[in-house]
Amino acid sequence: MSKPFKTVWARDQRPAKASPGLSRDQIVRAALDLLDAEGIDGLSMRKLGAKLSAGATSVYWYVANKDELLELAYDEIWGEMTTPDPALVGWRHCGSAFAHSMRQAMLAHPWAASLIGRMPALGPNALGVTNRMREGFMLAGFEGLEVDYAVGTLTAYVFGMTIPEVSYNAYLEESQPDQEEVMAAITKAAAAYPDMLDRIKATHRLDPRAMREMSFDFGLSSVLDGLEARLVT
Amino acid sequence: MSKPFKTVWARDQRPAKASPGLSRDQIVRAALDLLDAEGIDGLSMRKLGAKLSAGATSVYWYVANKDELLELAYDEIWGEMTTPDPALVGWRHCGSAFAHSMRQAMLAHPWAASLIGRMPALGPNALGVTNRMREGFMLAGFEGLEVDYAVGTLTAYVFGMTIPEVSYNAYLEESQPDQEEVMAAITKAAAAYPDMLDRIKATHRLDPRAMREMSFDFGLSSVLDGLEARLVT
DNA sequence: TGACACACTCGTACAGTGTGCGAGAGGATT
DNA sequence: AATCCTCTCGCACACTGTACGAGTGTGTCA
Repeated sequence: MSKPFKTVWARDQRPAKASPGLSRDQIVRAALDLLDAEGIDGLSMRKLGAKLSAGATSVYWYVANKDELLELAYDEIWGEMTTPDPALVGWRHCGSAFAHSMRQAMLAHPWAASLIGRMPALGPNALGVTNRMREGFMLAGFEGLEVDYAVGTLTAYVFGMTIPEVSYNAYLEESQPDQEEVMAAITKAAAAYPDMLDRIKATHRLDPRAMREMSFDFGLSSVLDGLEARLVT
Repeated sequence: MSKPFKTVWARDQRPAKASPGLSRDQIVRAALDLLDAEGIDGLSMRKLGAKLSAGATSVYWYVANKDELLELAYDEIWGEMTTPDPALVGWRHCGSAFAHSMRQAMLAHPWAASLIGRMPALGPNALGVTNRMREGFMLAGFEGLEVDYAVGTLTAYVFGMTIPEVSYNAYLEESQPDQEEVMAAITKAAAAYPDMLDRIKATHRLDPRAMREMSFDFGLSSVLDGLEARLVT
């Protein structure tokens, strides 16, 4: 009845002879190239094989299935996040730096945003980042379960905020919609809520990039303040 | 160069003659059935056609493509969220009720969690909920852009927290993994972080359901406190 | 009554997907 | 020389979303 726990990180790697053609590293790099260039749908096993000048199914010797490959690629992105030592910079700065770098990583690799939260983050990079955050919150004064709750709250905020941003960017890029039409559609849909509509129209001319950043910082400050409030009791 | 803004809510519906066989409502209901029963991968146009005792491609008369159908189904889920009138219960209670009901809706319809944030929420139900939240935060004392920032912060937290929960549940259900093996895998992966590992092992025997709820409430209180802190200046 | 238009249905086809299987190549070991 | 292990890959299967166009039934107007 009970099946095995399937994740790359649980299996020990293939013996890894002296690179007879393909290798796991090489495959992951190629996959990252494809993902960055063409997005999550741009990665197919056939294309990957072609990029490596290999047969489509050769990859399956090094990786159990496509999901495992994605786990591997995903963890590379966690490696791009920066978590300064909280003992040096303080827990707030550490959390803030993590949040911003996580957002940046997702914006730089939109495909990773579609994996986050949906895929176990048990790779070495992900664990390292998580551990750093735990250190930070322990230093802040959290104890026991609350350390993990705090980490969870912060990361939940970051990618809850970032996922929609990334997919909106993706949408804008793939099908550049006519701005007039977008406004017309929104006007029609939200006709019943004039105040909301006013706000949307008012912000419509502002720089969307700066807007998003302000919005992110507003929420981030709130979350950090809220966590800090949990300490003073 | 610029393409049209594609969303169901921008198009006007089909004339809708007196139900000659199929109808959009009927289709959406059938789609919801399939989604609830088999998840996001369980919905294919062929299966949907079969469920309606119709040809696979007949649905395309009522709906431009699968994405539109999902938008329609998605908005139904927003209809399940409850947002009590903030004028009666106060903004904090309103936000809290929204957060809990959003989480419940996602847990009840896991497929919807995989759409959230990725799909424009411009349906009538989604807009209604958003508007209610805006009312709440305006009543709290937020002004201008900050109203929207506050709404964004709260919803980001909720689904940042809920998405991983839902996908972990889905994983548990589809492939009941051996608990011993899971722990073995985690032990191996996190061997370098003994403190983290201790925590995981310690919480391993607790009721996961209750744990998740506590974690959610911890973060929710933090976020609400953090937002409240933005007001007192 | 005949002609035309419209609303709708659906079979077929196309271009893709992940991956199981099994045959085979090439090098190392016995 | 025989055997084994590592690795490659062509083929096939069961799917996917959806474009296209032919066909059906009903309503309207001359």
